[in-house]
Amino acid sequence: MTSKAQTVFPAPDHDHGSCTSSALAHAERLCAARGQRLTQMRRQVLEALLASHKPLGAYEIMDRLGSKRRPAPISVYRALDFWRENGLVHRIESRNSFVACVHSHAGNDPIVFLICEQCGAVGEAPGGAATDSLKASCRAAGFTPKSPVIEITGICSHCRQH
Amino acid sequence: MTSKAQTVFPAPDHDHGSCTSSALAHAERLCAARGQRLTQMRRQVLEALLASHKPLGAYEIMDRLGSKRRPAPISVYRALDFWRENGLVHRIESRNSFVACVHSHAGNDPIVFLICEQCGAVGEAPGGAATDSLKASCRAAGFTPKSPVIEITGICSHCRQH
DNA sequence: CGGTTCTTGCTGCGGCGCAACATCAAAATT
DNA sequence: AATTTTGATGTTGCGCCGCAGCAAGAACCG
Repeated sequence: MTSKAQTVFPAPDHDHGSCTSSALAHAERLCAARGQRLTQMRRQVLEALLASHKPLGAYEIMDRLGSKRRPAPISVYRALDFWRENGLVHRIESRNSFVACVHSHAGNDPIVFLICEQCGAVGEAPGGAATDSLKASCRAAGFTPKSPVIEITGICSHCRQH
Repeated sequence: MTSKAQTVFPAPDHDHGSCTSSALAHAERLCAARGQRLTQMRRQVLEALLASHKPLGAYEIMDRLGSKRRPAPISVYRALDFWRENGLVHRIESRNSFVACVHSHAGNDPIVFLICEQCGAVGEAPGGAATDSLKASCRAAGFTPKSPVIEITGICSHCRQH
């Protein structure tokens, strides 16, 4: 254990504030660099995801946008689309939910999601060698791959040690 | 190409009748062996999936159960659960849909779904070497995997050659 | 300032997925 | 054969998911 494990699954007692604010800073830089607007709505949606550190459904996010009155679902979806296009949020297909992403991913490399059945946390592991063998499988089938989605359910390190 | 490719993506002009009936025969044998009932409902749901050879949503399946009156969604879901538990139907997470499966999978080995964006067909490729490297990634993260879901979107061999 | 572009709000809708309960049929038991 | 037990289906109802289409407002640009 587990500097590696720590990277993939943040310890339950890690410094949440700093990891959130650094992610937000990253988002700000990225928007500035790409000339995109970091609006109130978008910021709040991202903050909600960062604060939970777990996948949230769109409607769950709605409920957590503390301020003012509850926005319409569509607003949340649009903000989520925005972040997904910019690579800061990923969709967990098998859960119909979304997670904030901290890493910077190389291009369209596949991302491996490790989803803990117990605590619901989601870690992102490097695709690494799996990428190559998957590409090989695709080639053998005459298939031209686009974006692979790899989601693995199981038990994370923190839940495992009770 | 392409005996291999043929296996993964059935050619558009393959003998559909025989592949359907052999899959049904397999289902019958399996139910008999396990002492489970192959009811009308279950048979019809499986037939609908086999006939389409593409992933279908639960409500789409409902509409294709020709006979009698349209069953309730829950009935279809129950039949789908039944087949999934028995390994004859898989759920495509990224599509909220289901496909009939012909292969026999070894235990809980991962299955790689190749989903064609154009024609909607779904092929199943062997996980092969990717399995090992994914397991390695899990181990490195202190994660105990259960059932990996791998879904890759792209263009299948038949659509590629126009 | 006026026009373009981007973002958000509003209304509405259809698919998805299942819980809870009642009913009915098949299988097992006496 | 009658009864009990088990399993499958039907019925009702509900909440979440995801977005289309349109209108209104805010930010940017010449």
